[in-house]
Amino acid sequence: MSGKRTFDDEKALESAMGVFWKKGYAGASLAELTQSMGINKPSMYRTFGNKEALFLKATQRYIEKNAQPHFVHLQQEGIPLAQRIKNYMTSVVSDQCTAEDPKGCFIFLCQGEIASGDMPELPSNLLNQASQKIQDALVDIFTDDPQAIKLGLNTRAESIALCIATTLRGTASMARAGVPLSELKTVIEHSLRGIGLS
Amino acid sequence: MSGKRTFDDEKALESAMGVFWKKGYAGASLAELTQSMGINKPSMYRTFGNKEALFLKATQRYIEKNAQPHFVHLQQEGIPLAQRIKNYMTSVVSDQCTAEDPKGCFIFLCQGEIASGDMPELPSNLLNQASQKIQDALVDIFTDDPQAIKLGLNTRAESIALCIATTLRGTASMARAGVPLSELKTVIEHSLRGIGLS
DNA sequence: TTAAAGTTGTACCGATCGGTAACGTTGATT
DNA sequence: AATCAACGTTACCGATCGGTACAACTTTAA
Repeated sequence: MSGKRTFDDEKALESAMGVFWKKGYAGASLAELTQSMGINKPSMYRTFGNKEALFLKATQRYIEKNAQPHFVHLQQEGIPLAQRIKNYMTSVVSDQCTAEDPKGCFIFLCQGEIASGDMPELPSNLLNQASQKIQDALVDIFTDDPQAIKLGLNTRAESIALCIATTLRGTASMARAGVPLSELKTVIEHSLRGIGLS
Repeated sequence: MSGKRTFDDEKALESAMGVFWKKGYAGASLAELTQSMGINKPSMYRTFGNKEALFLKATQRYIEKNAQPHFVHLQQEGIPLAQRIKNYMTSVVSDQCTAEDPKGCFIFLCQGEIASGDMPELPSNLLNQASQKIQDALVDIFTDDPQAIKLGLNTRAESIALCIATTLRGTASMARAGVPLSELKTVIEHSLRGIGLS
């Protein structure tokens, strides 16, 4: 019945991530987490430490496997700036809408939980860093990209980055409320136009 | 020690609203709610029914006292359409940033909780209706307003309403994360530009 | 003066929360 | 073959969850 681990850590972590994505940090109970992971509580505590450590690892997994991959669209060679931004935003919003069950964005959702005061310090810092990294990546593009400089966008790179990040938070909220991708795509178009990229 | 009610229902409800605003529905405990309201549990249950009923009344109160008042900016006589929209959005975002403690938007925040499955049906419906009402008000403006028709915005009134609503959800999320009003005002400007209103 | 109605505070209910001790079992090491 | 570490299961811990029964007290009305 035992002796060697009978479950896959990575699969279990992915399942836990799904529960946190749906319920948030405080809202996800150990019972629901372990049931979704297919293991029992002692196994979870031995493998991951405790609820906070599990959430930290689930958050890191989300960042690496769900958030970071979108960044490649920003640096795609030989593609005009406007198209790169559009590809990035479309990629993000597609994921927000496609995510089978929870919908929305893990980072934005859980970051909203920080203000409640029930989120421990380490996860708070990680979530804040992650959302800041999204914005920083956009600032870098609009600061350094030759096309951005030619268009004069580099002089207000931070404003533009904030606009895009704000739009993506809005679409995450809309996606979680059930708005389909087709409608949110027009939001992206309007957002690009407001920046001066279409 | 008793005999006649020693607290103000309205004040108590406002306090409860503040707690729900900060913690969400499931995250707000009866202990914290009643402590903030300055009453004990039996008094709460006799006055408001139960947690769900209290949340319903707190939500209605938020809609009436915090959300609806912004609508007046949309129908202000003698003010150009673009300025009316800008006034409306600025008014909303100012509240999102000014709200002393929680920051963000009660409706958007709690509506995000519906997807977790822990929100009862009645509050879910009320929150969905409230957020829909915001969007409907915008659709009406862009459908009927003479200036909107002259600009041709009435042909895509729903898209534009969705853009504005999405932006306001984004700013609510940003405000809750600590972004100041001054920065979010530039987001409003870009959003208006994307619609074709500046 | 007295009974009824209404309010407050305390103390409690079963259920669930995050977390753990203890035990029997299994596989790898020596 | 013996040992030991890691595993899964059960059963439990104190604390807190939403919700309530009940007694003491105060007001109103009769």
